[in-house]
Amino acid sequence: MATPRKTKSSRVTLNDVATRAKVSTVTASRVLRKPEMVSADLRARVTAAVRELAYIPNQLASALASSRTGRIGVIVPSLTNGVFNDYLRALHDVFVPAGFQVLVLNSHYMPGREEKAIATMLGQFPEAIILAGVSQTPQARKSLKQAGIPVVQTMEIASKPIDINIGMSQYDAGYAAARHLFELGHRQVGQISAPLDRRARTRIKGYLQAAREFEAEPMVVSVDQPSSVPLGGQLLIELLERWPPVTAVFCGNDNLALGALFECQRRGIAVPDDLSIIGFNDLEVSACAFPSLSSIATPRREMARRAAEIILEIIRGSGQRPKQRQIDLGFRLIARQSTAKPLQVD
Amino acid sequence: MATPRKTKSSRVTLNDVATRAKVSTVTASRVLRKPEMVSADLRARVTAAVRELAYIPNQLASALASSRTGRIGVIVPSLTNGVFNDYLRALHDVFVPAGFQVLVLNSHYMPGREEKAIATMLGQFPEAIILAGVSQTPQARKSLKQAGIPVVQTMEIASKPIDINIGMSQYDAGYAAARHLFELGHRQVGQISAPLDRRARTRIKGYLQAAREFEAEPMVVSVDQPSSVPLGGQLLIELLERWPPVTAVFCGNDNLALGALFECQRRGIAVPDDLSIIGFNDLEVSACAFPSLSSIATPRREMARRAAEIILEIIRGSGQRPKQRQIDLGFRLIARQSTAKPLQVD
DNA sequence: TGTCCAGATGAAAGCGCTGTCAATCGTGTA
DNA sequence: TACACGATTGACAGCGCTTTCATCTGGACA
Repeated sequence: MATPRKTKSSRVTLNDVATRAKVSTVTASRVLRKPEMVSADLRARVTAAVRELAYIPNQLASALASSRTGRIGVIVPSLTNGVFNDYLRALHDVFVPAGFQVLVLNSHYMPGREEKAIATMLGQFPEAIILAGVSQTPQARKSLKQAGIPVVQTMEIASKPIDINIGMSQYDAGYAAARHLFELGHRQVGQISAPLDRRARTRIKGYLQAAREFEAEPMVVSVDQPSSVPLGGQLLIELLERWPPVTAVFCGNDNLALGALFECQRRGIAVPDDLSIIGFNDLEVSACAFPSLSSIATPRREMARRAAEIILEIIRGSGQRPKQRQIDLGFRLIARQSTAKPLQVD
Repeated sequence: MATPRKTKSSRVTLNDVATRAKVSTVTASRVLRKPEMVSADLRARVTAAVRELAYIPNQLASALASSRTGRIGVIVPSLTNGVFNDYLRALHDVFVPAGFQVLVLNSHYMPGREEKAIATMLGQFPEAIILAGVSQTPQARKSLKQAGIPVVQTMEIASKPIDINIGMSQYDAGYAAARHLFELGHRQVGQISAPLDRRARTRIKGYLQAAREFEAEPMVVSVDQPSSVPLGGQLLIELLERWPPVTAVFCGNDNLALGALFECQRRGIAVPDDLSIIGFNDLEVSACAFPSLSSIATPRREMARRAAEIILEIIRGSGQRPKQRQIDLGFRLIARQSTAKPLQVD
């Protein structure tokens, strides 16, 4: 045959191990999963055979037979955004020691792709799914419910959680960032963001509310592109062109804030004297920039950790959901050097 | 039974679809995989049944039966480093459209964890493995060879490739970065890096060679910590304390360079007038920093893309390896504002 | 009109593992 | 000495899918 199939013999199976150890397949299987059920004698023989044959268990077969895949599905909207690095790391830190594997899919901030990612994920039969965000398509919500596994929505508070929800109010956080600038005395406060991210849009609403309260003109500049450091510079330029008197800017996230800061340096705009800048998320770089960037610290690691812990509890506790199915973890305003009172309060 | 097993009925199987469409399981299977083999009539019936039942194929069973998992295993040493974002994205861009799934594991720059990651990966039976780096443990090399799947080592040139190798010379690149500074006239050239990364260590060797050629004193400061922006600042402080006359610094990567830049701004050290800075990797942020950061542009996207393409060729071409099993993709020196001639050539 | 063949369909046999339950063994008890 | 019991061990039947190969069509062709 020209068919390039793997030769059977190349793969060492549990059966090969069993044969070599002169035990049944079941016993060999048990040595690997529940060694205490097997006598020391046989256990030693099997262990030796495993080593000698360099046996690697076929997780596919194992998962199929036991209907336990040991997988947790995670869907995030971006991998470049530092936020999700922290988030994913926190998930790994809980799941990996617990013997689970974390499968990550990227939705690129597009609801359509998220729906597809959820379908793909479900085809892998994960034992639980964690979503960054709460705005799934109706179709996706339906599939998720139908899957009958724990589903945790994170990063925001959902009005109608699918199952479990651990988040924070993006609206309140956006409001808090804007309010910080208004309270310092700024009245010409701009907002720049990359609103592909729905959460960034929610934060803008918080900003708009603050502007309303302080009777300030809303000045929003945004462009439907993935957020990045250079983009922050571009958006700042546009903001300054459209509203030259602006004295403060709330950036949709810290990358944009960093780009805006660099652009200020390039143009000789003093931060915070000529322009106050506040970002969002409090990435590691924000604290060490010069001037250090004010930001809103989001509990992304805590959200991930809590989500993971709750899932483990549910899986181990035969599907029982915790009493509290929705948790708000809040946020913190971190005021640093990049925000200050405006020089002249005109 | 108290056993919390999934109820059989909850999962829709291919069999259910077939029954509903009044065809055999095989036909249903074919409609999903090779629709052109099935008549339009039956195809329509099966498609309808799939939709009505919201059938999700069980990839586990599929993979087990066909011994084609549709998975590509990738092991990278870090996810926080922007380099690997670009790298992974490039891999996705080739593999996902080709119908493959990319599984990523993180070795955290530790050979031991890489070995473990490779074992874990092999248990998933990927159809190929891509490694970022060439320094696998002997045990890992053995398992990889034994797996009988395409293995591509990337990011560096290997002296003894396991299978395929697509890389660049980290030594030459380090040398080029250092030489750039020496050629500008600097003689007090420092080097800072986080040498958990073996490649960073290789670059240091390139730097040392350049220092030797220009008869300059080597000034290396490093600390075994994961690289980060803040760390760049700390290392710069240490460098300046140990060698105050330093007029230029080669940073092990762009994050360190950025941290060093911020630290200079904080201390009123003018870049490049008082201190020239060159980074490594040419991350997106480097071009838009102020002053913009000189760097070495590494072909990480190209390495990933080539690796992916070669793998697809091998898989589709019944395992035939290409003629050229080792490719050097080179690098480029990008001189920007952060490097210039020293003010006084003492 | 009969033969042959390509195309379409289905039956059966696993892929490598685990869950279930029956069989076996040695030991303590009556 | 007979019997029960817990601890080990193994035989068997799938998990849900694909592969292989046999079967069955309906023309094309002689």
